Amino acid sequence: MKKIKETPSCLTCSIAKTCIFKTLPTEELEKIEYEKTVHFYKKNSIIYREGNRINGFYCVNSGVVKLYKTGLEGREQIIRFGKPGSIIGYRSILSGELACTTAKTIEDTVACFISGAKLIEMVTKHASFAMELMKLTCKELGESNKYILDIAQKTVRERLAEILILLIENFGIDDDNVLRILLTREELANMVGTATESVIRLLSEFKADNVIELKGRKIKIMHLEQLQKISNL
Amino acid sequence: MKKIKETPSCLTCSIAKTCIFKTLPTEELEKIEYEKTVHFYKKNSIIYREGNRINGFYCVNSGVVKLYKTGLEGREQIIRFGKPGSIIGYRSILSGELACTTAKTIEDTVACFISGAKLIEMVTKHASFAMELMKLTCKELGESNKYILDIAQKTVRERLAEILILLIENFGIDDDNVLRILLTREELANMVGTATESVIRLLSEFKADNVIELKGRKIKIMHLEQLQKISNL
DNA sequence: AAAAATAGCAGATTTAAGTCATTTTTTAAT
DNA sequence: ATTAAAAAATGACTTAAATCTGCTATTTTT
Repeated sequence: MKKIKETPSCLTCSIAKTCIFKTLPTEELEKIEYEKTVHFYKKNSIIYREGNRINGFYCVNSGVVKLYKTGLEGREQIIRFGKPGSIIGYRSILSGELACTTAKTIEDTVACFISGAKLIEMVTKHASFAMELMKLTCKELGESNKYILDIAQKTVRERLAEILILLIENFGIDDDNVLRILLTREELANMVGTATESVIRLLSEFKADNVIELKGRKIKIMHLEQLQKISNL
Repeated sequence: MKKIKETPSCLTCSIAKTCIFKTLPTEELEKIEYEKTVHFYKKNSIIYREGNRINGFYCVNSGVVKLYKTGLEGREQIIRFGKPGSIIGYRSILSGELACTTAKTIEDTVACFISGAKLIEMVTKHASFAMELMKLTCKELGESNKYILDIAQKTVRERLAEILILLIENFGIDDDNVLRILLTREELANMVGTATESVIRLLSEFKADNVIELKGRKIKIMHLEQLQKISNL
């Protein structure tokens, strides 16, 4: 099942309700369409690195990107994911800082690059866009703050259950209740903020308790309410 | 040393360079001046609670406010502080969510309340204000993400040292190198995300190593570079 | 200034979770 | 399909940090 590399159009792409550009008038979208550059990334490619000065942001068209910070011993801490419709790298543009995360694809990904100047122009020209962008940022901030509480006060077991729930909310499950994203145990550990071995052990426990089923990287959700109970949400 | 309760003026107050209103034209400031309501809070007063729907935000004029989330067993996790010039409660206005933290004064505090409608009006009317607000939000987001990494990967010892450094950067030290904010050990623990006893023990260790000196809640910084070394920053 | 309440401190014990080492399984590449 | 490489699983051991307890010193309130 090979996919053809097709340049996405802003006009069709922006139909998605989740997209930040939804309030922009068509003529503005056409300008973006003209100005943007489309990039094709293979799995495990780095889009930008923590500490880079990036002069624009990316809108993910297809694929999945993990955004992570790197700790002292090189251990990754995954902050969030970018999926189709997400924008990434915008924070550093707006704050005037360097990128605070590394963006790495975990699937083949297509992302459109739009310059920081254009972003600022859109914020300035279209108040509704500015509002949408703020809403997005403030939601992210709320999520980050929530996670600070969790990581500070919850057990690894509770956090792992919560992360699984967040992944379900974010990526969904298929007809067979299998999570629609494949992550390594290490990546899960890097989200939870724990050791890979701990994730492996806990997933096995969840499986033993019939909360989930495991087949390679596929995680099948057997009892969501049980997961919620464990997560102490 | 009693202070007279004096209604602050936006025009003098906004002189501070850190203030979000710095780019607004005088006539807009005058309107805010007219519309705002000034509130006087005693120490340990709650301005708003996590989960509240607040229909405006507060600009701290004097005093200090701690913003915290409450965990399962009622343990507080301090997310940040509001000090003169800071705005608090704006996140939930912009994201359209409920307040994600509780705001409680830790000193007698004066704060000005401005309606959410006014905030949105300012964002819509003044692009430069929108940019400033985004910059602020994005900086906060960067800080929160940084703290997720720290709390996930650093030891309590490292985090405590880092928190002390952050407090120095935020509140400064006086001529005698004493930190210009007084926090209980419990509040420090609620920032670090650890048990009060651990903070007590570690502060004692820092003192034994001549990094700091303690007198009640006063923390005197003896060797900042040593603290930085411990924090692994 | 005295009393009551709260905060700070230290030792002993427990425990959750990390680390290390080894084997088995899965995934990716030729 | 076969092999190589990476990831997953499991067991043994270690350790950082939490909890519990009792005691002392500071704040705060009256």
